[in-house]
Amino acid sequence: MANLNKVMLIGNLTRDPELRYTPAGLGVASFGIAVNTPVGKDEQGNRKTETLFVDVVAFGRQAETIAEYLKKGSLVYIEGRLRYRSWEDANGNRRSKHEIVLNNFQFLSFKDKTEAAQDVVDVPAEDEDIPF
Amino acid sequence: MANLNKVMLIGNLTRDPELRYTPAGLGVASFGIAVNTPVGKDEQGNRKTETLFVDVVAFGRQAETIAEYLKKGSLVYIEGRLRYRSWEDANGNRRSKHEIVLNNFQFLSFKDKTEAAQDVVDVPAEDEDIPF
Amino acid sequence: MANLNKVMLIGNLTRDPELRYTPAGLGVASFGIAVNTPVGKDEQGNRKTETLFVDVVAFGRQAETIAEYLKKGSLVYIEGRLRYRSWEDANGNRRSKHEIVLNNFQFLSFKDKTEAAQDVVDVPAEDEDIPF
Amino acid sequence: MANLNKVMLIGNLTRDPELRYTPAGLGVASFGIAVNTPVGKDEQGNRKTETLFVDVVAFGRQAETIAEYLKKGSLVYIEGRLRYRSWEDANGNRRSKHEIVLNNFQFLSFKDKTEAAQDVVDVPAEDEDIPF
DNA sequence: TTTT
DNA sequence: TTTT
Repeated sequence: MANLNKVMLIGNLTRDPELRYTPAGLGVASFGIAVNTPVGKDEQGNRKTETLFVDVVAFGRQAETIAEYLKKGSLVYIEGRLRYRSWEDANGNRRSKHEIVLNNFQFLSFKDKTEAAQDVVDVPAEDEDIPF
Repeated sequence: MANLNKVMLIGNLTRDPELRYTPAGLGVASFGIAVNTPVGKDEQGNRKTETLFVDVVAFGRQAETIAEYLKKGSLVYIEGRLRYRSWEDANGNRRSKHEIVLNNFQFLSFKDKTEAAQDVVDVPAEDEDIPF
Repeated sequence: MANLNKVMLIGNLTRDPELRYTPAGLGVASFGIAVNTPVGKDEQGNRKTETLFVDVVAFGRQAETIAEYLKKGSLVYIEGRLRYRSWEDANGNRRSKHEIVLNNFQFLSFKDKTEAAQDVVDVPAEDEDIPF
Repeated sequence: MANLNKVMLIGNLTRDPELRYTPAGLGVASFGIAVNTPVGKDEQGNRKTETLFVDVVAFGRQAETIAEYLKKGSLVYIEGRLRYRSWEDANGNRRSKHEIVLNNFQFLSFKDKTEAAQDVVDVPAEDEDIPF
């Protein structure tokens, strides 16, 4: 049965990516992004903007590339799937959240603007084979 | 500046749509959907499935069509944007959630399977006002 | 039955948009866009780029807005469906082509860079008639 | 710079996939798909359908899986990028065409309906690393 | 918890 | 709070 789950965003990192490793040595990068959408005008005719904040998680080589080249404020294109996780926190409270599991991305700005940096990073993301 | 925010899902309604109206008479439909994604296998080789639960909100004529023709269990294609809302609840607690604001949709199953029903409903969604 | 047909592109106009009207008074804008994609490296390690050229057709208010604000070279985000048309040309030859029928777009650059221009044009596209 | 080129289709194969191999041993599968889109009604109120025909090319393991499990008529979800190629044919005529370069796909019907078949094939497509 |  |  069809089970499409696709999210595509362009936005700015709200914090520096955080890179950690699983016991098995798989890189996991987490960061937040903010996506601004114009949503018409209010009664006074002022433009309104809606801002989406959402967390993104990336794995493997993509995680490492992101940690190396992106930082708070970077503009990025993100493609992935929306995930919903629920868990019990330290106080025994039921918690849950939505986040994006990254499949593909594209840098739209860089930590620093040198061409050298760009040379290194805009290689196609290849580690699509991470199964989660 | 680019501000892409696009979500595409195929899933089943987790509850009947709820239709209400704004003071200005605009229809607003809310429902939940569940999207199942195969995510590889566990250690024993059993297939694993991840299920996304997310709420969807639709407006205007789309809201009314959805309330009329979809119900719990219906399979539907959803296109929209991801939105993050935060508010203060009745107890003064800060709350927030992610949800989908619907732009387009397509019925993939129907309340009942008569062709008549299909005849009525697969009219192009509201925003496809281009006549061809 | 599901019948998804969705195309999303970011590229530059290859020529000024051409605006004409149907007998019924509906605006129709045509233009071409070029989309560059990095596709790895050649044997000498030089980066390779693949360029997609494709025609786009827009209707109604979107056609008029595009004709007014976009020109050759403009960077634009395009969303629509892929269409395949075949016809007989003046010499009786069977001809056919693929093109994009526009649903939504977003200016990523402007005819001139004044804020005033931007003020006018980044109104939501025609089919986003839901006010929030 | 942003260079989005994304196509998502659901349609039926118009012919059996053809599998060949490059000198380097890379599998290449070609097939056509037809995508039906409802496009409103004609003057007599009859529903109109537009059919997109487009060729798709897949590489590597995906090519082999497609050749094994899909055939003429199969329903499939296709994700990839639009490509435009031009070449000179045997008669020295300039020719060109648009086609989809596959990135991801999902079977929506099968050569035969046994669960066993489904068991084999709905593994996530992993060979995303083919650079063209 | 938030970016431009 | 959850669908197939």
